[in-house]
Amino acid sequence: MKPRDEGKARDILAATLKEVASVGLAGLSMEAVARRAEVATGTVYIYFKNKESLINALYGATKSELAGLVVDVEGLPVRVAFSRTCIALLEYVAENGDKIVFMSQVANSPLLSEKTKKEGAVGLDSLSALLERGKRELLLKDLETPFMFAFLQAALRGLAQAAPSESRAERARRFELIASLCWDALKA
Amino acid sequence: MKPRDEGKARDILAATLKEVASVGLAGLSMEAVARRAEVATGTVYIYFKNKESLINALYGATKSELAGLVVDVEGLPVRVAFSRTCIALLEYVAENGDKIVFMSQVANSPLLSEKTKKEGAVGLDSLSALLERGKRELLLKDLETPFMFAFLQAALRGLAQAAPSESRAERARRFELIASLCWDALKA
Amino acid sequence: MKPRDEGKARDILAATLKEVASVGLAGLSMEAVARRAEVATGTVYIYFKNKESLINALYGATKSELAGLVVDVEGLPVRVAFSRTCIALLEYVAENGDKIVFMSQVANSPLLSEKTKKEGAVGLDSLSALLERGKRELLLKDLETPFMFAFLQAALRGLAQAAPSESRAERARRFELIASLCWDALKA
Amino acid sequence: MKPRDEGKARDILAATLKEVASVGLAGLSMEAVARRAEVATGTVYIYFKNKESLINALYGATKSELAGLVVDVEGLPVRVAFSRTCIALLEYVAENGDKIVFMSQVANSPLLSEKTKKEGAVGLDSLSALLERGKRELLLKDLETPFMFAFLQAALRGLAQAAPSESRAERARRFELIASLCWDALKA
DNA sequence: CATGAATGAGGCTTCATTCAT
DNA sequence: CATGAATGAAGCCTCATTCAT
Repeated sequence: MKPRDEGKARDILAATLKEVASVGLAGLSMEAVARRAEVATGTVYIYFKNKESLINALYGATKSELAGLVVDVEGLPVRVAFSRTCIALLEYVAENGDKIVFMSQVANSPLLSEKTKKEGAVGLDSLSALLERGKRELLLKDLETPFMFAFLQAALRGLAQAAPSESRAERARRFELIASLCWDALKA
Repeated sequence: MKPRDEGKARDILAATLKEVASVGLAGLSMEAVARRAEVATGTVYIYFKNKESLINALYGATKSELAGLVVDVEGLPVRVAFSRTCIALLEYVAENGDKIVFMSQVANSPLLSEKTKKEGAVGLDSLSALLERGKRELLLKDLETPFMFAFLQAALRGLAQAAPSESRAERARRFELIASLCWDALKA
Repeated sequence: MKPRDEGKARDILAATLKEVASVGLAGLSMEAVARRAEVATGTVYIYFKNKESLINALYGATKSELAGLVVDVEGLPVRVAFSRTCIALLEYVAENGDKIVFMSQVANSPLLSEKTKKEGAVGLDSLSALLERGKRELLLKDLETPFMFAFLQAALRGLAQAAPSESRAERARRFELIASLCWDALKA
Repeated sequence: MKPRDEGKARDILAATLKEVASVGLAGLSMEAVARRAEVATGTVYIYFKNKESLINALYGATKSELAGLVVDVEGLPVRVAFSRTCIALLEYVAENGDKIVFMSQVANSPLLSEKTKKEGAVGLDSLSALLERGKRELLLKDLETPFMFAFLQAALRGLAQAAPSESRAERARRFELIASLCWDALKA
């Protein structure tokens, strides 16, 4: 008996990501996914019930990854935690452009079940916690947290795209800039 | 290929928009567009060469609409023009959710020709002009314009979504808030 | 505009019949049906929503045809009407072997919706009427009508198959024989 | 290809029967058979070469079973032997509805090899013998034996289906009735 | 022998596009 | 111009069969 190779599931998810990046969600075909993952068409259906399932699984996995990037060590000053989180997120977004494209394509698509959409949102509450700490310490404007949250998400997503020629150092400086720009927007 | 009945072309574009909003770009079918526009399938092909054409036409039209919203009357102080533009954009985004969904769905899709993508970008240079005026007057941070541009676009798009229960007045206040938040982010 | 050609629907039904006769219900493919009907695959779906629909439509049409064969002229003696009906049914069964094969294949298949099964049964009540008249006139055994009905259906279906070499006259004689055999079975 | 564990082969045949009863021959899948038999997919292929093999084996086994039901003790009067055989067959059909459904589904399917079809027919000659004895003793009509045979088969198959609410006693009476009805049909 | 993951051909169905009316 | 029936390629998914363990 050949045991179910969980590496294969990852291969398929990775292939899906690349496919969406290259042909868009609208152009995604299970056959292309299989081909890119170097498995037979039917194999995809061993690991994922159907196309919708595959999309949702990838969405969920990516959301979780994002949630892991937030920095909120209690001992750290808000300003520092905030800045580090921004930079971590920017780095992630910059280095995982495919995932971001995928997320934004999927977000407004009926292929994403309501259930998955809900679950995902939960993941990021440590960022909420950080923002609330900032408000309590009167460092941040007294705005509703989800509102600030949305602002950050939008700003970071939009700004991460690097000029492809940019050097490591340039990029680091740019990210610092963005982080302070976001801080300026939200600070009291 | 833009025959007499210009109203029918508009109907078809409008139908396309609603379809994408309801089933996503991935689920868009010419038949559904035709049905929603209350014309025969073949009729769509009289006004638009093919599916790609239809998508590109809608994309172009929407981009143009957006460009028309920027306020940069020479005589107006930067701060005021900036604020008014932000609010105009927010209002547009809030009231044309379908169009925004459409734009973001289409942006990463191979259905959108490179040519159309380029053209679209041109539209918004009066906003660039405004930002540059701000920098010259030392009111804004000395950042690259496309960078500021990206920031604004992302922030506004992400923040426009209203809580559906929100009153007219509440929304107006919220939009003022966002505008000043953006100003804080960019101001020197 | 090309009007919907109802002859085409008949062609498709006929093709379905022949396919089931030649490869069985289990081997029936929509592609083969289309090929035999000399239309494109997609065309079948203009006239029938899907495979199940096609099967059900054919089942319904055939049931109706069968119902039309029953002879029960009020003025006719029961014995005569009975005999004529038997012979008409036998002739039909003999000459429409494909349809009978189809009906029996479909009868125990989940492809046949309960709704269609019900409807079909209604069609044959003129035969029920005839049998009940026979009972009232004390010519037939006092058995429940559905029971007699089932008996006839089974006997006729099983007996119609001709030896392929049989002449017209031989067949006529054989059918008379079967009819009287059935009468013997049911007569008081 | 009939290895040690004969019980497993029987399990698989039984599972096949139930599957056909529940989803029809058209819907039969080897995977479902394996699941119902509680073995792995591959195991089915140890006991049966392929799907066709499995079907044919089940068909053959069932035909043999049927042949074993005929009663023709030389010393018994024809009328009694006939009646007992009818009742035995009816009971079998009533209690093995699944098998009957299976036989009729399979009979017109290309999955059944011609070879198997032939073999099966041989099995029932003790019934033929009984009928011929009846004709020699001038108790039965002088009809061709295969003809009478077909009549009986059809009538019994069609009539066995019990009303599900029927009591043991009611059913026994009904079967007596059918047997005498068949006798009336065939008697001289 | 037994397992069930893997394969890929093939079936059902949809849909962009064409064309006869 | 408008229509919608017709086409057939292509996509999703199933399933008979094989094979590594």
